[in-house]
Amino acid sequence: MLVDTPDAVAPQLLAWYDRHARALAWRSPPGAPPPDPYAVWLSEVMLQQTTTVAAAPFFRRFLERWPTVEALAAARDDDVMAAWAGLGYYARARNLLACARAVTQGGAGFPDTEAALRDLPGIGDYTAAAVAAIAFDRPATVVDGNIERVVSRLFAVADPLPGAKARLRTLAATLTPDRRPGDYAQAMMDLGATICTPRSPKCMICPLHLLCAGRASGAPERFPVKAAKIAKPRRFASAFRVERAGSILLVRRPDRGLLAGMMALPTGPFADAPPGDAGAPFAADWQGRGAAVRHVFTHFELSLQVMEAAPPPAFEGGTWWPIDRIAEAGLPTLFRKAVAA
DNA sequence: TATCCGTGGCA
DNA sequence: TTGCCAAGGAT
Repeated sequence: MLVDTPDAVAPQLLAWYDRHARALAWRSPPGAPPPDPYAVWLSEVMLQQTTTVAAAPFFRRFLERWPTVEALAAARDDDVMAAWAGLGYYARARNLLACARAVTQGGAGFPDTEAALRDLPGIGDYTAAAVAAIAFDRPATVVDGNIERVVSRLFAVADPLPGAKARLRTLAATLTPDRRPGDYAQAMMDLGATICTPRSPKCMICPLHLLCAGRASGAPERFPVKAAKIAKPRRFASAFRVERAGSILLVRRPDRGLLAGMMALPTGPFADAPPGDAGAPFAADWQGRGAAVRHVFTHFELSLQVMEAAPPPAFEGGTWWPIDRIAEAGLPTLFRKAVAA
């Protein structure tokens, strides 16, 4: 490795960050006092496996509607779930509320140590370290996907992910400075997002290129090495579109599993072949409506056929939602597509 | 440890 | 079109 002097990394990186930090809604400028811990925490949860571009409008809406953690803690569950609709990974929204209520219980506010943050719902190793460093200036070792990539290149780590995670964390800890840890963490992530990118890293303008064993190897883009992935299975399901007097039938999905707790069209079983009208909310002459909707989840690809029928006169169950106000129903993207089909 | 859990942009 | 993957966490 070229990085036999880990102390050289942070000063180089911070000097670069002072000139090239991205301006983001939840961030203080380099060297400035840290932002409100509530804003840091909210942004970090939204940014879990989510791009800054996707998270930004949600962050602004949440902060405007619920300006403090106390306001969020007092919100209705359904309002928060609906406000999260479209951002994905909906367990985050449930944990967000649970965390807000835990933090406001007793009035102490956010804990200021990594260990105490780690015990809160929806806060794992990454988020605990990030909030501790960014909001409370703690020298926590922050490790996200960007930092794994940067570190794997700096040290030319040949072990494949995810097995190499522990080693990458240990190496990352050797680089973490005692001064400006929040700026340092954000600098590492900015470097990964803008220069040390997954494809075609811009080593020519990288502030760490003289320290980087991956660059010295001539093929930095082959780091981090990753284990082979399995192909996504394809699955099929039917969604049942029922209209009555300008309204459409919606249901709330179960608290666990796919799209948990979200409003949705009624669906039948997810299967290896089109299941037709199996699982329909009532017996009827169901007719396919348009082509199947394709939607890609993390671990499978779904082909969703929208089926349509008129409800029996006395049918009840679910919620009738006005079609001309469907945008306010808080549907996840899959069902927005299905309704629009 | 491995699996489950969304979405959208990009090459 | 297809695969990749982005500031991960819970179980």
